[in-house]
Amino acid sequence: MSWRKDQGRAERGYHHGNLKEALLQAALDLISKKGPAGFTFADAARMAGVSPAAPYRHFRDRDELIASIAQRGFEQFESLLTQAWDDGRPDTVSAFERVGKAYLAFAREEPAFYSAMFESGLPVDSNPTLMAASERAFAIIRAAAERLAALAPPGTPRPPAMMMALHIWSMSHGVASLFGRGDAARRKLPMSPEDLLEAEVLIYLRGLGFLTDRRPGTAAADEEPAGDRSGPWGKPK
Amino acid sequence: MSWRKDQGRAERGYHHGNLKEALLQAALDLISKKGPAGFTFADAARMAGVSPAAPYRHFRDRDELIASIAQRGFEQFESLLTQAWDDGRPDTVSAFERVGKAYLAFAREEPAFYSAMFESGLPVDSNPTLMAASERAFAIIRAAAERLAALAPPGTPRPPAMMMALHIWSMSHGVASLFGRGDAARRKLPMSPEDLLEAEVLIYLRGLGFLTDRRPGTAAADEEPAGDRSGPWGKPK
DNA sequence: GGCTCATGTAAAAGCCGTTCACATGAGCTG
DNA sequence: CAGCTCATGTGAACGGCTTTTACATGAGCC
Repeated sequence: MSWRKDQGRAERGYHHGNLKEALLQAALDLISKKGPAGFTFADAARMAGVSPAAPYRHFRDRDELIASIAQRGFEQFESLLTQAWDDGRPDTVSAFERVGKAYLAFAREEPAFYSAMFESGLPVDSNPTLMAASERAFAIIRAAAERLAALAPPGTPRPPAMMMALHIWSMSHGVASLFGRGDAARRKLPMSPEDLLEAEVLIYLRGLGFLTDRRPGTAAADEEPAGDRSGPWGKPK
Repeated sequence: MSWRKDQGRAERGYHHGNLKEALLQAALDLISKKGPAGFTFADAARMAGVSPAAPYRHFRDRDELIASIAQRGFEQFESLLTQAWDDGRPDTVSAFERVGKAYLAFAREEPAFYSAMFESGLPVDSNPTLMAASERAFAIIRAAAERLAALAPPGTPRPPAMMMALHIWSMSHGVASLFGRGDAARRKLPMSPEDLLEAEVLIYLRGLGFLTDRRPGTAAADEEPAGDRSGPWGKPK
């Protein structure tokens, strides 16, 4: 497949050459501009310069296009989370927080993907490959939670790693859904979503017995120094 | 065309009599069945037994109908949260948890309202009365957080009450969005959303220094006995 | 050159949202 | 009761969207 359609606007004839990709790109543009509901199949076709029927050669219907985008979104998401987790370096706790922030960054910087993945209303469980991609992404969070659970200080009740992972996921998702969208700017906040989530995760981790600041009386030792932060909301009075 | 609408009602003629209410009801039905995207204005009109143009006498357009539903949703939501909070009785911490559960219960039992409120994609800030209703509901959570902050044990760093309220909101919303929907059953969970959220909130509260179990070594005193629970995930090993 | 099949088009059916001119009749006024 | 008025409902129409169907094109292969 060597379409001579290299950027240089070689006028395409009857065949587009790379319509599927062009449609996915167009859909991404449109979704990020008008939301997954406002996006129309016909618009994407128009943007790609083909007739409204052409997309049906590449996607069974509109939903399948959105599912394809969600699929890609989960793949990029997984890659981003993997990178953020960085196998727990330099220390488990801070890597864990980084994962939460990566979640927010994704929601903010890739609103189209995020919408397709979480807000398009398409049933995740009806599409096995989509569900698998979703689970691969979640597996990163789960793996991080396993590591965290392994070094939780003794003497503190703690939930199974799976539950911890779900907790982190729900916090991240809650903050991202309510406050973390770049374009829509739905609700006003007296702080950044990042700070909000960071504080939330830190308090949660402290509830599990992890050292997240250095105040006397809450002493415990992480495997490595976790810095000198005392929480993003300032000192207690 | 004189099918009288409901229960043994006298023959309705040209005028419906209570179309606005009938449309809201029909829309609720349809949204809970097919989601806010699948709901159509024409369907609601059909269900109410009027022509497709009739709804425009009561709502400027489709979005305004959805906004009306969201509005009502926030009002019911506020009422439910108020009831759950019960002014902090019998003790602040358990009342606080009850609020989280009420959030979940609402998402599960009123999926149509919940969808209209949070998943319909309509801009909250464009409608002042809608935003006001939303803020009134959030004010309940905020008030609860204020009370909680007032009796947080000293010696523990803690965020402003507003931030605590946002934390609780994001946890509840995250769990509800990801796992808490009754009809759609999007994702499988090894536990109930209620248990998941309860554990999450308890760990968070412990991170703030609140007594949420009676294990030695984490002693602190709430204003009142908080029961003998050791956390919903069982004993630590 | 000629075949074949993936990939495009045009046309059409059926739906929806929305608007507009018009019809109806409920409630008021006298 | 007669008559007026206005909120409320109707029917028809426009444009746009999704999806299907029959047909056109041309790229790759013998």
